Amino acid sequence: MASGVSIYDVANLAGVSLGTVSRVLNGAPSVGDVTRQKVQQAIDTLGYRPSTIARSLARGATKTLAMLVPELNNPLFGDLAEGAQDAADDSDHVVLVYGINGDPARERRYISSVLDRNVDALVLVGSILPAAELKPLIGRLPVVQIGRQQDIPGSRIVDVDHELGARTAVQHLLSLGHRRIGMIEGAADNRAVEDRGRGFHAALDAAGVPARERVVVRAPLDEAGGAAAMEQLLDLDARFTAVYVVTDLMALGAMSALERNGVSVPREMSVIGFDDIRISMHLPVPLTTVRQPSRDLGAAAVHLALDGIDGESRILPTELMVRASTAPPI
Amino acid sequence: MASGVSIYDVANLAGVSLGTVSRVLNGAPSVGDVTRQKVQQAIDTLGYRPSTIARSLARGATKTLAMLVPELNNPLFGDLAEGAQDAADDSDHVVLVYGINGDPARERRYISSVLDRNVDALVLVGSILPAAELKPLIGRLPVVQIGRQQDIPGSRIVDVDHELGARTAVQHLLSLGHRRIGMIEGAADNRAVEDRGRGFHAALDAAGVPARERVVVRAPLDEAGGAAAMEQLLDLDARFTAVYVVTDLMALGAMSALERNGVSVPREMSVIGFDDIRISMHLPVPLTTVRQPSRDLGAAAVHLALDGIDGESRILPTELMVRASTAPPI
DNA sequence: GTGAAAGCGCTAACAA
DNA sequence: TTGTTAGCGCTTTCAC
Repeated sequence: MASGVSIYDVANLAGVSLGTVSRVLNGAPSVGDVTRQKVQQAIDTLGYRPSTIARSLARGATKTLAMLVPELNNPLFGDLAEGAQDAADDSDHVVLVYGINGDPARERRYISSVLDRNVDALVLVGSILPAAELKPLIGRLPVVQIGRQQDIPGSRIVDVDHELGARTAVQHLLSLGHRRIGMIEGAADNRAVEDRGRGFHAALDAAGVPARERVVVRAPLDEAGGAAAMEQLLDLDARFTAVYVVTDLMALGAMSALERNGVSVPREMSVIGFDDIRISMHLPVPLTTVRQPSRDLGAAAVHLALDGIDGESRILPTELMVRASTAPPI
Repeated sequence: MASGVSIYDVANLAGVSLGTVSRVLNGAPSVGDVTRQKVQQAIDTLGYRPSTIARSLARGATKTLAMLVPELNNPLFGDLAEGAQDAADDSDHVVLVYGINGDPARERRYISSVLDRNVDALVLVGSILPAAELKPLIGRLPVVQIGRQQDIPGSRIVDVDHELGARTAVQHLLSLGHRRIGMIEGAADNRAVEDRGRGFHAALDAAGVPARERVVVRAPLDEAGGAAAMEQLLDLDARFTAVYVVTDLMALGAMSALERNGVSVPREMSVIGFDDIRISMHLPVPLTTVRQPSRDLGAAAVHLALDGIDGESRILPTELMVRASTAPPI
């Protein structure tokens, strides 16, 4: 159906057998030069294109990976996806990207669907399914997680050291002279985000800042969550001079809450985020943040899926991006 | 391979023929109740799942759509993709989303790839290929464009009225009392964006604002483009009090340029955008903008692909979202 | 170096 | 209502 012409037509026109056409298609060495010519000729004149489907069925492999992300309209996951597609492209694979949108039923459905499609590997980003449901996948196909969200023995992992990144962020704040520091933490059941919270406390512990000088609030992982959390923090009247926010999107929300409350960034309040999504450097007050190499993470996931082994993991470095949203306290 | 068990095993266990199993799989009416029971039984105990690939090959249809977008890390396109996946999900289809990233070779490659995969339809968003390359697709499979980017007779179209939306935006500015208004236009070869420019002039013409009172600058369709354009505009010293920017992402850039230059929004300068991407309402100064119903556009594209006819088109309404970035001039 | 034929897992006539 | 048998378009032994 692809275009109506099949390998059979090519064989006919070239006056050879099916097998021979298949051989030149796959670059088999054992084909005579003249034969190869003839076949190629026929392929060109007919405009023949091999059917991926038939090929997949015959071969048992699809050269296709599936990638499940929380949401497609979040630039962070868009970057992961682009990195993955880029890398896949290089090795002649294709990656199917699906947005889960917080619906476990949907994630379940998508997983079934891609399994039925015989994808060669599965890349999970922040899965919201119980680990028990995911475990049976191991062994059937390579599963790589971006972020160590689930405990799945045998899954391959690509990640950054979130706790370390968080510590870097807080140390930056400390080095500017801040001491009373707030944190807007993530309310989701998300390991990466929890580590980012842990790092906050670790850095402050190391600096000898007592727990009572820390003001922490939890909120959903989006702009509105960040904004609401900032309002809460402000209501506490805790006189902190800087706030560390566990994702850039939440930091964006926090900054708008600050603006609404007439608190100037960074003069009266320093804000630091985590992720370095595409817009962060373009905000009215460019956001200081801990950069995750998102595209690289996506690419690494593909590499690990294709060439890695079960249980293998790869940790990529974060980088502190100092911009205008942080400054010494007044 | 899917899980090792094939329709053949089910037939065996149930003690029926291949065909019968296929029939219950496809819900054919002509199957005895007891037989159906037995087969279902066998399916369950074996954990059998039909192979999508084999099915596609046999049926000649894949229940799969492909969607090509400019970039995956742009929330606008993420929304389109989510809308599409949502709608596809409802009719048991699947949509493969690919990011082109401005590389025509890549778009070409992806198109070939999905054709070889026998997708049932193709959704194009802002294709950068010459129309001549796209035309041959019509007739082979349904092609729907989101945005009338290319002249492809027979392509199906989902869009908003960009010019009308632009006029709405400018009228809003006029109604606030602005008269000297700037525009940051898109430098890309993009029809939607051109219409957004046209609407600006139309609205001003209608209001009797002479052309010399309009100050217009062109820039790339991203944050940096918007920022650079705003700097240019400021250098012109044209004493305009409001600026209309053809995309929200560019408007974001423009706002940060304003901030950098100490120009306060909306007090000294009103800013209005177009798109209403997810972050716009969460910016420190929430952006007034013309909302495109992105998810609906994506969904409509899928519906048109599945149930539409060639040449059909569907125009969705825009909506003015008045927020804090616009105010009367001082 | 090349052809013949089986088989990948399924659907869809066609019979019975 | 059910079984049988061609295919779908390709790959891959196994001979020659």
